[in-house]
Amino acid sequence: MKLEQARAEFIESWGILGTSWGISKAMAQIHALLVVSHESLSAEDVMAALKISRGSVNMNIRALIDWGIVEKELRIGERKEYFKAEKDILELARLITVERRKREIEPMLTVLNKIQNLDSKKTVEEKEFKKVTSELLDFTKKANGLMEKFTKSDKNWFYKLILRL
Amino acid sequence: MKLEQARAEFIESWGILGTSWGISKAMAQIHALLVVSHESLSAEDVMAALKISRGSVNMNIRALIDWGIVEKELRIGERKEYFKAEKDILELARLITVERRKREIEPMLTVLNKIQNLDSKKTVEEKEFKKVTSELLDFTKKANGLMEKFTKSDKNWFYKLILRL
DNA sequence: CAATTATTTCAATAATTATTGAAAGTTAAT
DNA sequence: ATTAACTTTCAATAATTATTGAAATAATTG
Repeated sequence: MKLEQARAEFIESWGILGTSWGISKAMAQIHALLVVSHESLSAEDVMAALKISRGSVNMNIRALIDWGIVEKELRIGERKEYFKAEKDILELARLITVERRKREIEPMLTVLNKIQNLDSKKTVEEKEFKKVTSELLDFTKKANGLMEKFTKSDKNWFYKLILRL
Repeated sequence: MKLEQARAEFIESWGILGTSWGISKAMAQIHALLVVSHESLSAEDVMAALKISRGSVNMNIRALIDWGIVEKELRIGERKEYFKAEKDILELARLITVERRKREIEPMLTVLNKIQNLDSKKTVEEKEFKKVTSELLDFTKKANGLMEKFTKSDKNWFYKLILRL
């Protein structure tokens, strides 16, 4: 298989995977492109490689920077900005976990906690509702703890964990 | 807090969470409704409770059944079909993990494996591309293994794991 | 088997989300 | 201070995805 083809397949499937995780195709593809690029790329490079507009490249790269998985690189003597992605997969997983925990787990915990104020003394419905939601709260807390552990531990924690199982 | 309000908040936030996981709002809300409902509901009940059309209820419930997290319930002496959701949160997590592994991890593994056929003897680009993708393959395999373990193990494996950490 | 009741389908439509591109903004060199 | 090089913004537009609702299909009953 040739490099260009392999690269194209990777970018394509990373894009598809992105969309089923609530990430736009362009964002996921830009990220994939940066991950597999040996050198950092300018906005123009990304536009040319993926055939997307300047605006979209700019917005999506900013989002990726916001997620902490892409960085600007300034080259001395050059005005243009270049971008590069985190290439260490474990570190990438860590950064993504940090973000998703913040954006998804925390709001869910807030709602579940709030819901626990339901006065469930009376009906069967109330009791069952409380039972289900408090189980979910418990599970969410545990998942949250696990994610926190993963994001705060040393680089090889995940692999060590795998080995232990 | 009152039951109706708590229930509405839960359904709402479950819906929002769903959309950031690539699941449609209606689908996630129907699921949430079934999870917090004491009794199983008919299509009509769901339509009335969430104000969505018959067609959408039908399609989304079928998708939920397809995911294995909602079941039909036939009541003797009644023509109508009733639906109920899996309420055990661990079991729910297990079923969702099974599906996502099948739909997302496996296609990714296929592509990453295929890409490994790249002949990376020559350029730096080829070598680096291979390095990144093979690391990703390795990570994905390990995550896949972990998910498989989770979905195949006994009910308390997850909690036992948490305790051990 | 005709009437009734419920379910499914799917083309049309609505809603949402992503992308474009031209204009405004910024920065740095001359 | 003007120009040139590049970046950012955002209203308009396109693309995608979800939802509707009416009609077709299927199932049940008298």
